[in-house]
Amino acid sequence: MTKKRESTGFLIKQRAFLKLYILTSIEKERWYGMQILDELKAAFRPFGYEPQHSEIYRALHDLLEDGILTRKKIIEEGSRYKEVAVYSVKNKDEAKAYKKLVKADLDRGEQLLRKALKDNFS
Amino acid sequence: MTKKRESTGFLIKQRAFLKLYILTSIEKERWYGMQILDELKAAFRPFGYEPQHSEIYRALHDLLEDGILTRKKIIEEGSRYKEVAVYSVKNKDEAKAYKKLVKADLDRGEQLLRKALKDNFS
DNA sequence: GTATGAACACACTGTTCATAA
DNA sequence: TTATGAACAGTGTGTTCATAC
Repeated sequence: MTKKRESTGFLIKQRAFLKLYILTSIEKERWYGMQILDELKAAFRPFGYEPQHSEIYRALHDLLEDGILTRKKIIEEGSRYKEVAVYSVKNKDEAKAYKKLVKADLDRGEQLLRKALKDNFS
Repeated sequence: MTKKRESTGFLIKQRAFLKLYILTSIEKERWYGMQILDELKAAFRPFGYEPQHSEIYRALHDLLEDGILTRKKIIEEGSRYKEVAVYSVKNKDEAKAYKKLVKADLDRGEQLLRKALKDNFS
């Protein structure tokens, strides 16, 4: 019954990490890919991490396939440029369940890194 | 002058993580692959992470290529089974420099995970 | 130029196979 | 069996290309 496992045992995958952020963004307001990308790039630049646009889209498509999000193509009035793909949460329960899963992996990863710092630098 | 980059911007790679642990193990006493593997497996099992033997060997070989470790093949008296490859630190300065580099990546990763927990669960 | 997406290519790592004692 | 290693295979992700405004 397990779908694709999100964790290989070591640290969380970038994909899952981004899916989590995307879910949180979309829960707040209706957003589309580029917008989220710019947000995240800005947020993580100070940490030396800059997600690529293709990863964002792959994450978005994953969430579609998972049945967690739905997509509508819309001609935004404000934005001068054509169609954007606007996402919203389709299945709140699944979204919540997924986030819970990712949280566990984040917690685990934090412990792993902490342990490594302790074991090797003290 | 930068060799293969150890970090792709996101979290630290398993390889670098293991190389760090290997260096620390070898600094303490003369050890060989399987021994380190068993150690690490035991240490990380509670965290749901179990490194594979091939990754350990790859990490060891990397450290050889980096010029940080040297290897001698030895017939251990105690161990009933033939040759083992025993490693020791060849270049202490490079070892130190490498560990410093990895530490930075661990710190960064911890911040990233912390931020994700904060941003998405609070 | 902005926005979305797919294709391609490579890097990372897990699984399997090989060899030796 | 223990130990080391290489080969193979799958997956994840960065880079590039394609399309539409």
